[in-house]
Amino acid sequence: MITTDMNSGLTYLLNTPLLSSLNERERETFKKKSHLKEFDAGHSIVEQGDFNTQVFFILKGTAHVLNYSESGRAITYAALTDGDMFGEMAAIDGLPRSAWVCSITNCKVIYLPGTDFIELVTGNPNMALAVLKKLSFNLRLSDERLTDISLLGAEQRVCIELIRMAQPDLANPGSHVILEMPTQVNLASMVGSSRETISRIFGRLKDDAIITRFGRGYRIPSRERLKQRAFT
Amino acid sequence: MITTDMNSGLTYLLNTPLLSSLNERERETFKKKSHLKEFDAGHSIVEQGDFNTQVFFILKGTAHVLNYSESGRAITYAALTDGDMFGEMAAIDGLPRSAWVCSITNCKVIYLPGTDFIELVTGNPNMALAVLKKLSFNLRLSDERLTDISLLGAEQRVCIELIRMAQPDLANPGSHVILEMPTQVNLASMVGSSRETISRIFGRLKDDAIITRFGRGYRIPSRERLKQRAFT
DNA sequence: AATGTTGTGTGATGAGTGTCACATACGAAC
DNA sequence: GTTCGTATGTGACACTCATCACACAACATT
Repeated sequence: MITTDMNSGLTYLLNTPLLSSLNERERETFKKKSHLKEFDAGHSIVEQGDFNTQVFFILKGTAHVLNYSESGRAITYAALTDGDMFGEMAAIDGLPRSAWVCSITNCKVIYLPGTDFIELVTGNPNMALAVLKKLSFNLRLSDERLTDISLLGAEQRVCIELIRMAQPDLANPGSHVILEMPTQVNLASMVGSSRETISRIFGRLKDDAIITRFGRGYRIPSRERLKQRAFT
Repeated sequence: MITTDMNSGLTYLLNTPLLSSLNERERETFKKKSHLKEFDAGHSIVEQGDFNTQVFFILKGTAHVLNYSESGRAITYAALTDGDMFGEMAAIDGLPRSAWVCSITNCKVIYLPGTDFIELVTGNPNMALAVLKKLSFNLRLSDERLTDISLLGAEQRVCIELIRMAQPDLANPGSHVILEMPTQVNLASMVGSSRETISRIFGRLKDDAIITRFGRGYRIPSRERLKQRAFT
């Protein structure tokens, strides 16, 4: 059973933009060198400060990249889901892990030793370019968050995050939905705020009908009004 | 005169960790394709939103990477100096410039068209690795700032920034110095705070003799005490 | 039903710090 | 010297928001 999971997972991964540039031989070495592992919700897949260098690929599930302060407050850098890669920085520079990666739901991941990953990158210019693009993307995102957090208020940051998460509502053209809204605790750590503040902001947004409950998620009747609220 | 500047600058750059892996032929194309340009203090070398893709290398001078909010407040991501590269993200992903880069002092820079840069990267695995390392480094730094700014107070952030800038005092073993302290306005935008707050924090640090004036810079008698202050 | 667990709503309070206002200090140019 | 521009010190004030505290709601477990 596990092997079939592994195989279907590998074919899925190898068609991902990141790995699609690999040729047949490289695909074979990827398959040979990689391993499958499963994590229940609430476990750490990578621990900050560790010195290992495996590179991970999520087959199924969602995991958060985060850090804690001594006081216990958390900040999450990214929410990862199916097809996402993480852990490449340690493989590239050999430095200790810069953050925790924790499984939010049950997670199936495939991991590859750092040295093998580097061989793939140095052996295939297109693969190198793909990884460069991924790091660029992350860096742009990180810088954007940095400006948001230091220049905007909590409500604006929440609105921006909601805009990022909103997806078109297929059944209802024009409106958008967020089907899997993170808990307020998680959202707070994403936008660098407190749980209570998130609750109050949601209250205000609901009062003004900018968001409305929708099953276990939320509906955004007018993305424009949300945008306007974000940039006031 | 300019050509000699250009030549000495190029030999300097090509011995930099980033470019040292280039072979003779690649060095020649670098020399052929690159141009020299000089900026007076206070000019923008790169403008946010622009669609060009040149990659820049600083020969001499310091420049800041920064962004503004609509209200005019600034946040600076990085302070660049001799030998530093910038502008590689746009070359890699083709997206618009993510930030301004402004010359703080007079700056001599060498720039290379984005396509030529990409050719160097894809043609030389070690060069690719060097750029990957650079992006990783930037990403680690950016994430670190993100945690700092959302989890720590202004005084702690200032102390951490001072620690980053401090260099061993050669004349006075044990103590450290910061010879070229940025103005309070610049420091404020580096740590995400206001000029007045920086002034008050400096006042407190001076009161407690954690920093003392030293010519046009500052001396840090005990780096340990500064560290302690940063992580309280 | 009783009980726990987890997520959420909401009031009161105070610390931190951004903003405005103005004073002072320093260096450059004349 | 005088004057100007830029950098810095400092008081007053308002406002955001983290924190503490507790109540309620949803859902699972027994």
